Amino acid sequence: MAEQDLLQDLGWRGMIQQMTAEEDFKVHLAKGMQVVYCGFDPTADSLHIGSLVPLLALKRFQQYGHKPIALVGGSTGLIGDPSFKANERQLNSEQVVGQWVKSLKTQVSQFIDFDCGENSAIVANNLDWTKNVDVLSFLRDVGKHFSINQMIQKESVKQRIDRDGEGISFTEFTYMILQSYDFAELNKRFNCTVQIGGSDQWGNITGGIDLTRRMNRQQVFGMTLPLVIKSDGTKFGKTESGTIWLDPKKTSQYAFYQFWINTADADVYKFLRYFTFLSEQEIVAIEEADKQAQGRPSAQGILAKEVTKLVHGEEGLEAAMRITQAMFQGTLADLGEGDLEQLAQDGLPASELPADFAEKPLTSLLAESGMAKVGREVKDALGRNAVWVNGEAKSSEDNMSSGEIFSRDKALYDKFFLVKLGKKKNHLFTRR
RNA sequence: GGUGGGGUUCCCGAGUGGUCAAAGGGAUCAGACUGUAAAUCUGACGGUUCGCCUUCGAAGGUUCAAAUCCUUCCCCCACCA
Repeated sequence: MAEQDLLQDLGWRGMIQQMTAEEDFKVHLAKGMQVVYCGFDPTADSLHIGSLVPLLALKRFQQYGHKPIALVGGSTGLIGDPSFKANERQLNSEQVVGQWVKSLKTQVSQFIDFDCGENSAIVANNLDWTKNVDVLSFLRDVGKHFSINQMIQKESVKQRIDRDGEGISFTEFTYMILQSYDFAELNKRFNCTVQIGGSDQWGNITGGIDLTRRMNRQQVFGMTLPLVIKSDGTKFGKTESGTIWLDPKKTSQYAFYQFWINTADADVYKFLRYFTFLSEQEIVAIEEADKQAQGRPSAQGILAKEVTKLVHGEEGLEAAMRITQAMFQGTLADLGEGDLEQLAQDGLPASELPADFAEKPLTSLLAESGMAKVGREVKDALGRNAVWVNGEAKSSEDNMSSGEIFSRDKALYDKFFLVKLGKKKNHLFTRR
């Protein structure tokens, strides 16, 4: 692929928010392989889909022949990025952050190629070069290059400084300096000349560019990616049941797939551009076809497939689709014993019936399993015949007859009960 | 430090002794319509095994009865110093 195409590719996808020295940057990328980095701070034991955009951007750079560095913020994670955050953050212990760094390293590594010759990816940890820096040299060698006057002008910390009742600690204020130092250090170590990040990182990125120029006398570049906005104004990546994580232990492949399949029509073509590697022509063709066709658009299905495959691989996708098939298209009769066992493994919410299930009303039983937040929701659903156990609709009168409903002879293969609440919630109960 | 205004259920916000589990809106959940959409309409919305149990910043008090009155304390906001 021609070097020129990278920015064009990112451009039509709508993935360029801002960049520094546009013309110079273009020329720079066209010169040949460049080293590009993006940082990921450990704020939890897994990344969530919000990190997918920069992660995939690194992959795109690699596709076009550049060398990606995924930087895991072992040290910056200890400090906390104040950018556009309304409140001071709670510090996490070194041990916890250390653990998170490990998880993130493995996670990030799935997305980029470490074995493709010259532009193989690198994973780095900024703790490696910050843990042994002593305060005095840091203040003299690095701190001297920063002007407080400039730092407090940055939009990202302004609200914390201006706003009454909120402040910013010296610790968080220093975050920008640490991240800037990373860029300078990566520049020195790996000749890294490009940093990318979310649009909230603009302040930190330009800080790094300035520092690298001052410390290393090198011109480096920065680019930010747009924040993912949903058409209805709600926050991307969060559902009522929580954050969508990349770790299948935290968000099953099935739940992950379902998240994408439920994408609003107004967002789905944009998301295809952001989150898949489909070409412009392909995406336009999908959009056109959906416009012509009646009924359900095909885009959500394609998006869900592509992204699930990207994050969870071919097997994860198959697992997710297996459950989706069974829950939304198939009939229970089609499922064999092995299939039911498999569903639980594939990520269908499942649990064992408690020993005293017969004494409990359905309301508490289903609420405790996590199907509903409170018993009231189950009751409401029962009142509308929206609860099915093994395909049989239950009503309010059945609330107190758990013993009968989950009796051995009603079970599939002597132990399974597939409970459906409403259209979208399924749970597999097993009985010993 | 002074003066004034506030803290109400997930969020915003009404409520100034019983008719208050507390108006209205948002969010959420379920139903209808659909496409596992959107919009719209309907219902639910502190918990409950429907007997009750627990809420209105906190703790005490007055009263048959308190979100509402009194006392102390904590927190927030505005203006002044």
